[in-house]
Amino acid sequence: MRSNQISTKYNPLKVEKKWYNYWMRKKFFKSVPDARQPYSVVIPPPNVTGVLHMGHILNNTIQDILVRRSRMLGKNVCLVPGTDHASIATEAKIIAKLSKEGICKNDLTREQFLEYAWNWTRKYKKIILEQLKKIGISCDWDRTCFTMDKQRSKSVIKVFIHLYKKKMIYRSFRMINWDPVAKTAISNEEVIYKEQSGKLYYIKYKIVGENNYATIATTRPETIFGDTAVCINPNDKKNEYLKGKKVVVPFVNREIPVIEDDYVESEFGTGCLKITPAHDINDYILSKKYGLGILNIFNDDATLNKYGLQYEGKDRFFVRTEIEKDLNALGLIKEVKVYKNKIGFSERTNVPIEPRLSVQWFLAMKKLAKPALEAVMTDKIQFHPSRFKNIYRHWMENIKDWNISRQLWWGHRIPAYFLPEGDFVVAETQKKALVLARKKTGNSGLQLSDLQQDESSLDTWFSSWLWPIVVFNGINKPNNKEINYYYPTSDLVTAPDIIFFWVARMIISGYELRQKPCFHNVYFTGIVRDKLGNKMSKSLGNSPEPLDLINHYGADSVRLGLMLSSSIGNDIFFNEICCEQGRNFNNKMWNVFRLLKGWQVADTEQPESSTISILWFRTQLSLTIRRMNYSFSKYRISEALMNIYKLFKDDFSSWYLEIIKPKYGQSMDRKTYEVTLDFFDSLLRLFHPFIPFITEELWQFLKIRKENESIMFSTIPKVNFSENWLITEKMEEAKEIISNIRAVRLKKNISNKEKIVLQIIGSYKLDYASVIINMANLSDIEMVEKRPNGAVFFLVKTTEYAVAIRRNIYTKEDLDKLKNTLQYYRDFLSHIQVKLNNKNFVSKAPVKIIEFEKKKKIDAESRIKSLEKIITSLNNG
RNA sequence: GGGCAUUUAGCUCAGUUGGUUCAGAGUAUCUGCCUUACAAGCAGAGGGUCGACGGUUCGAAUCCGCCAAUGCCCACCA
Repeated sequence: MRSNQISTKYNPLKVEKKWYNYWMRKKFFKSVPDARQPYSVVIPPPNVTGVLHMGHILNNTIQDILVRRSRMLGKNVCLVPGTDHASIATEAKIIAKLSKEGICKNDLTREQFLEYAWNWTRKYKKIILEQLKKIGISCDWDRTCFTMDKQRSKSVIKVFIHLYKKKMIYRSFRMINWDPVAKTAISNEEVIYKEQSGKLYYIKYKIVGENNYATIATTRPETIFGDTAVCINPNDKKNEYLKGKKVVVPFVNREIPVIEDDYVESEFGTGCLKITPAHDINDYILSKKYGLGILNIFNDDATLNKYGLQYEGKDRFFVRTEIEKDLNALGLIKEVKVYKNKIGFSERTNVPIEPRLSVQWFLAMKKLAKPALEAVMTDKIQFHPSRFKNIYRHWMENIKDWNISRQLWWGHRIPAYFLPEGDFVVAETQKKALVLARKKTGNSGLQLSDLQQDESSLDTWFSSWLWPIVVFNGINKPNNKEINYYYPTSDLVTAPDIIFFWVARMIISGYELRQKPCFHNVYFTGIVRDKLGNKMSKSLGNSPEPLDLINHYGADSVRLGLMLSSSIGNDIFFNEICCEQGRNFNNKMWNVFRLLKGWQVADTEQPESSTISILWFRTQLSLTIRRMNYSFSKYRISEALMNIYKLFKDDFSSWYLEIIKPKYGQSMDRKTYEVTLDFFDSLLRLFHPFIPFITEELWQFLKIRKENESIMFSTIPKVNFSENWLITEKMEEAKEIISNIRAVRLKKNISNKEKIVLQIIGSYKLDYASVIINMANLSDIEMVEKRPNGAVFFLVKTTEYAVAIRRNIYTKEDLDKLKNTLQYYRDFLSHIQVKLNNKNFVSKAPVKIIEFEKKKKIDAESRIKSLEKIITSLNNG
């Protein structure tokens, strides 16, 4: 193959498609338990709400890097893909879609709605899985799961029953967060608090039997219909006049008592608080404490019910503005202040949540949390970066019972069956429920039709929290070979915003259901943001379509670009330029391949410069492998990538290849050629986890490969213990000389093509002359007694040398520069001298450091001497 | 109100055990090159009181304290 017949531009699309198909066809991602060490990862199942965004690309790239590397380290890798039904989020999407078609959820039966939901799910599941494949992710696709497929659903119900039997799941009448748009309860974690600018209304309640008023301060005047008391602090002097009195609620004219409790802060507002037990958690607590009545004034869509009198059927916010007017008309508003407070919004529908009393299902968390907390605090499960431990601990130590029921249709229906008398039984199926019910009631005449299944569904996280177990069918068959082999899984890669929703609960379920951690490491990615720092999301429309990026740059380029700009735990500010950088790099790799393939090989002698650079590069390679191993052990993936990236671009391409490259028309010696191919092979293998496609392509064509061979199953190169530091040091010196000579060429307008002579004053032995001659395009290096005519001098370490050419290129500017350099070294020397004269330094610093300072001193002295000599010489010339 | 994190070149960020890769990378900028692998490239250059102040230390970008700005998490002040 002649190199010039291959395109100079790498075309990723064809290549990526070809190799992904090849890997799939050969079932290279497949994993079955065997004698090797397992390395299992479950991907965070994307929601079937829509297509993937940049966060998914980042997340899945990281996972794929980790698993591909582990595969190449000889482990039995199993990466399990799947999707999440995302109960509330998907249901909201479907309702939105239906409403566009003029269909209202209430017009449909549960079954009809679910049919829509399944169609939706099928559609997006397919798109999502295809997108994942485009990224190059090496999942065992035969294992693809869905949180609501048969096996998973069965597992979820089993777990529910298990926890119910242990009395950890219970049904209770409580104040919960109510989403009035989705018309469902949601958990505390689904409430997002945002600061809002609102008003604080000072409303006068007439004191019974007096011509005086109590003034209460509230942000929610529309709730006065639900007031059952007014509360003051018992030590509040200014409100003492209210003690033991009764006041009248405006409009309703209900008489309510004034009670006293420490909870009220005298300094806030008027120090007088209205108690609305049905719509505020604190008021509810007080009402229970003092035996006050509870009045629910809202319908489930947050319009007022009949207790709202003339406002019945009106929305809460509309009523708020109306009631302000109406109270004003009655002269009952003392004042209205602008007030900022935090209001809870529903994560999904983004409407203010309404605290509401309701019967829901809860999971008791305190006991469950204990082993899960301990596991993370003792690093049995390691968080990367570790600072997330604190966040986790705080949540776990203050954990509240989890409201797991939702008034939604799309999800796992709660397996509770109500009997005609209101009692209920919990069972896996309706048939089993009937058996239980007959037994419980003693009524053998009960029929299936007498049982009414709970209408609610389970929180979507109640299925995803079982993910690492259920993907291996560990609930239905707790002792199957797969779960015993793959569980605990190795790493979890996820975004920190679902640490409570998902990560913490998975750890909890892992200990409860399998008495083991569900994974060993958790890697928290950053959040992908746009240039302005906004989180990239579909709704904001600031996220590029990942497929467009992949089609434009290639998956390897997108992967590379993302990883180069994302350090662990930090948010990444995505800029498409990074994909360009990735593409450019891949193109470089492609061209290295073209170069290698274009060489003519002959049995000639190896040039000295090649011998040297091979030894040098071998050390650099080994050093890089060590650094990468270290970085990976700390999960610093970008750092690992940066190491190999620089090695490839700088050391390998710019130096090594340029040194060994034969001149035009000449052949390369076989020995160097073989070694170079091996180097390239190693580089490809080190790169493979990051950029799987191009590395496979080049690796396959670098040498003749066997049938069924793939770089996927080659090994990560090992550290070479014959690292040679002396060569590295000398090579660095040679590189510096070469760079200096190049700089002189540029400055003095000497063409790179023109061969020049390097002259060295004195008897200094220059190492690696052959490399310098080659790379700086010298015709010769000469040793001279004194300054050659018109040459410019530079210093490298203790060497003094000159670039001498036929023209006079010396100027006053050059001399000034040398003088400045001299001054720099004189200052430097005196600085070291002060340090060495410091008794404290000499007595306290380690010997090694003192020796180093002395060495620096000698070096500086030598440079000063040389510079003085050269400057004198120049002045005389 | 409590907690966590961030602040280093115009921009985006590395910098592990205090000294020996210590002030670094990518990108942008400027200069010169269409050099037989690559212009999606090569070579070279400029650019930073390491947020402020104080402390510990022989020695601080690094450790401690305090302050400032920014971001995130948690929390029932109506």
